[in-house]
Amino acid sequence: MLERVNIRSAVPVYTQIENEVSFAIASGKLKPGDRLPTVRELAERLKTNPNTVAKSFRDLELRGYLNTYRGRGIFVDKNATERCKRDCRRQIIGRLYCVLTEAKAAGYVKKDLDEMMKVCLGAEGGPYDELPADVSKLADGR
Amino acid sequence: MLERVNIRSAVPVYTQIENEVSFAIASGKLKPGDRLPTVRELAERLKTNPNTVAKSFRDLELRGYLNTYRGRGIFVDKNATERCKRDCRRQIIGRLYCVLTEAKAAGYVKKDLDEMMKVCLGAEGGPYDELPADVSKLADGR
Amino acid sequence: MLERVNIRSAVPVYTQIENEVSFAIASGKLKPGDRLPTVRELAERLKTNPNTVAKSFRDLELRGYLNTYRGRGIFVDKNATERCKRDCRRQIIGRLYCVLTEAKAAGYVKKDLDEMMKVCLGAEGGPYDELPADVSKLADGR
Amino acid sequence: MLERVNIRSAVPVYTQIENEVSFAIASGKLKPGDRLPTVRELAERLKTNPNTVAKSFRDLELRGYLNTYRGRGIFVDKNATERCKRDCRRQIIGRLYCVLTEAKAAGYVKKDLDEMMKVCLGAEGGPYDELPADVSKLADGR
DNA sequence: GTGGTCTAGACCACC
DNA sequence: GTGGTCTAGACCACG
Repeated sequence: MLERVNIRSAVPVYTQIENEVSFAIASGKLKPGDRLPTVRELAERLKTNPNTVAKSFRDLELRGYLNTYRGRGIFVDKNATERCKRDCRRQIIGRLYCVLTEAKAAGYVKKDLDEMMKVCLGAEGGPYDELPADVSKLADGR
Repeated sequence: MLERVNIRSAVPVYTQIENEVSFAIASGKLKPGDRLPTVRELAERLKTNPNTVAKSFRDLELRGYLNTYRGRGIFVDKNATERCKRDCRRQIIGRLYCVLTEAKAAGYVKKDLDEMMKVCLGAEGGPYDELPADVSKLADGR
Repeated sequence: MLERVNIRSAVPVYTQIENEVSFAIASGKLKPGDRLPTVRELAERLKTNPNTVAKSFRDLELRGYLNTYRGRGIFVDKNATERCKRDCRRQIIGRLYCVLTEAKAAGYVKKDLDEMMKVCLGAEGGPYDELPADVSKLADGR
Repeated sequence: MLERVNIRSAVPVYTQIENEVSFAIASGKLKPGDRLPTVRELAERLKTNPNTVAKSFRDLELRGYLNTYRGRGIFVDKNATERCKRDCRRQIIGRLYCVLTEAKAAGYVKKDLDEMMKVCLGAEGGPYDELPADVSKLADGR
């Protein structure tokens, strides 16, 4: 987690970081009270600009997931887990809805969508025949 | 089709136009040999700038879906339908895969995803409780 | 000769027609005094706009290759062959020079160019492995 | 390299820029990882509009030669050299083939073509007697 | 300060 | 009347 960032993706780096952190909170990998890496440390690890990391943390604080304690560090908020879970679900449903709506516009019907979904869920770890070489350029994790 | 464009969306206008046209081709609403509206006419209809429409058409020509015949207009390529169908499927699968992968990262399992998908497919025409007010800001059909 | 025109080429239709006629004159297929097809007839044969054919003939007349005799038709000028030969040579050399100059800019040396030229000359009638599927889009017979 | 652009040429400015860049990549003057001048800087140097430069760079990115890193600049793609070399060769052969084919249509035989080629290759730096005054109007390096 | 997007409007080539 | 090219300049997202 937070090991790397895809600098070539269409998704802004700061958004990628925000997503990774909120998914980690929603899934319980990051628990209330946990301390996050420092901005500098994370920036170095991700080979990115400290300003970018700082912006991600600032946004997450605004969303109420993180709290900054000056001089001590940044911590996961006490009530983050539930709120984060709810927000993530909302976000995922929203994006699923968009993809499926466009798919319908392209003429696909429910049966096709079920089949495509199966294809995606089946592709457990790796790339799949029908996936573009560079999936990252498609990602729109906004 | 091609009746309006969402100027407030995060998705560039030219991308929205490109998507609408390719979906129309994939679904058969636009057939090989069909003539598209003129750049100026479409620009007026969508209340957008002719250059923006022109850029969409140029891009679609580069993708091989359209052909320009100087002084006469822009037409759907003879082989567009099959290629467009294949590309659309590829694109949809790619984006589905991204959403589902992130959902897994957020701790959701197959059962959850099936349920969320059902929610989305059920939301036939309109907005859904769990959908953000401005869905368009989430979509970025790239 | 003058059997068809490539409407998908980047070269304007009227230029294609002008080229075909001048090459025919230079090579002797069209001789001084020969009568050309009428504008209407040629337009129908080439499935193009009569205005386009008319413009080609007008241009060729300006270049001194053709003469119009009202009510009788359009004829190859008495001195066209020599002048046309000279002009064609000039044009071909000019375009060869352009291609070769750019090739040098791309890092190719004389030996490479000789080899490529051999490849092209060897490809007598048909398409060649290294030729793009639609050569016509490259043509720049201006 | 990239010092000037011929605004009077029939070749669109953005095409001239694209050609210069791809030739530089093919010949190794621009290497993978190299950073290109900024859009604004190049626009100023060439006395052209930033949008025009931007279009060239966008096109080259679509062709896979360049990558844009937001806020940092535009860089030569890791695998650009080989792909660019291959594409350039293809393009040059295509255009050579076109010129030579038309030359044959004008009645020239292999011997003539060899001689003309020699003329062109011999005209090392400057204009040649048989070259039109404004060569640029002939070139259309598409 | 980087590039991306869009607008507005001029001019040109082609049919 | 069709699209193509270019200019000028505003505004935004990103790092």
